[in-house]
Amino acid sequence: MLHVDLDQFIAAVEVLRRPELRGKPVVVGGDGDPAKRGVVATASYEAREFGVHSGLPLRTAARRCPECVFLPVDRAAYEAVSDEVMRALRSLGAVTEVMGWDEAFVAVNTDDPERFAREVQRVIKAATQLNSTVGIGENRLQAKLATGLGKPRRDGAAGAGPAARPAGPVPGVFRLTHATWFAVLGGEPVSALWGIGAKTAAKLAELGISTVSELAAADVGLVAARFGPTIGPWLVATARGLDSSHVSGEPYVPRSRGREVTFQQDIDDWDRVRAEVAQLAGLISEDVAAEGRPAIRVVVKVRYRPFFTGTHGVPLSAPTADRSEIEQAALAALDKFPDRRPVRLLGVRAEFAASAET
DNA sequence: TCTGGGGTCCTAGGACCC
DNA sequence: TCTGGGGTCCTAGGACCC
Repeated sequence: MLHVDLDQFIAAVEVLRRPELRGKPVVVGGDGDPAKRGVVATASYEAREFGVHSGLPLRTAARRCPECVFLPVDRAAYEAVSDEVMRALRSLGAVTEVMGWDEAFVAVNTDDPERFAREVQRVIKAATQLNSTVGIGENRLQAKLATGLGKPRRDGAAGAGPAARPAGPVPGVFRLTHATWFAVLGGEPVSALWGIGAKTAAKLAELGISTVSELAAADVGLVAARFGPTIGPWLVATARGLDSSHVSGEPYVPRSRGREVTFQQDIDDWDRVRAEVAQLAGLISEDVAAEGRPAIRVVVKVRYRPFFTGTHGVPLSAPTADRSEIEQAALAALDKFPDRRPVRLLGVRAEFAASAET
């Protein structure tokens, strides 16, 4: 299995249409104004040297890197390029599962996966001029983690950072197998694994488990007692490099569609809060109509000052894409919030019926 | 100098039924 | 007069990912 991930995708797309930005520290996030509320979506490798990275507040990024070029997020542009990338990938004829704008899994039967990986990189580059990294594994988990290990530390200008990784024979391609799993990852913190974040890592640490090897060797019953009968065994299997999930070429069917806004100034007038929710609900009803499947439930999210978030939902009496019904349901969900404190963010999400068709 | 926006999946607990 | 054990469905929240 292969995992394909484009290098600094969003920043690279911006550089493509503004070549004068090449080689400069570029930061994409929010509406491009680093004085406003927002976070970094992507930082170019040059910007990363200033300590700017995804998720960093834009204001902090501007302080760390005053000379960075700040650009607004342009979803439509990234979607268009992403479509080209995925079309190029699919042209290779293998089962392809898109995982986001800049990522996909590819399942292929071949004696020479490295050669296939180079072919993947070649068709993507030919179609879009973009560079990508390819991970190879015996399952999706291994392929996904291999990609991270194959990433360039700096952009491919010279290709050779100071003695980078145990880089494979092919630059931008890295392979993991059951045989090499522990040698490469055994000593890494559990948070290096896909699906284990800071919270889970902290809970594992309470059990005396910090590294991949320790988690792999842990008592499954003990971990399950802490994390539940599904996640517990999954955690241990993941640490062992095991993953039985398959790559699906089926078209993506969304479970929900939502929109949310963070306001530049917190709103304390609840008449305005209601009006904003109604407006979001209107947009969502258009998204639902465009999806061509009715919604069955509407969920409203409220983030209060300073940063406490709650959600409340309301089922629709019947599946619908009707604007006023969705709006009414959103307002009913909003009414479930007892607090009338100042609001930082509002969100509305419509859920679709679990699709039983195929 | 605080902490985006778009999602998915799992869990815990309450309601309700037999 | 105080109390069982299943099971299912729903909701809110947690955690994670891109």
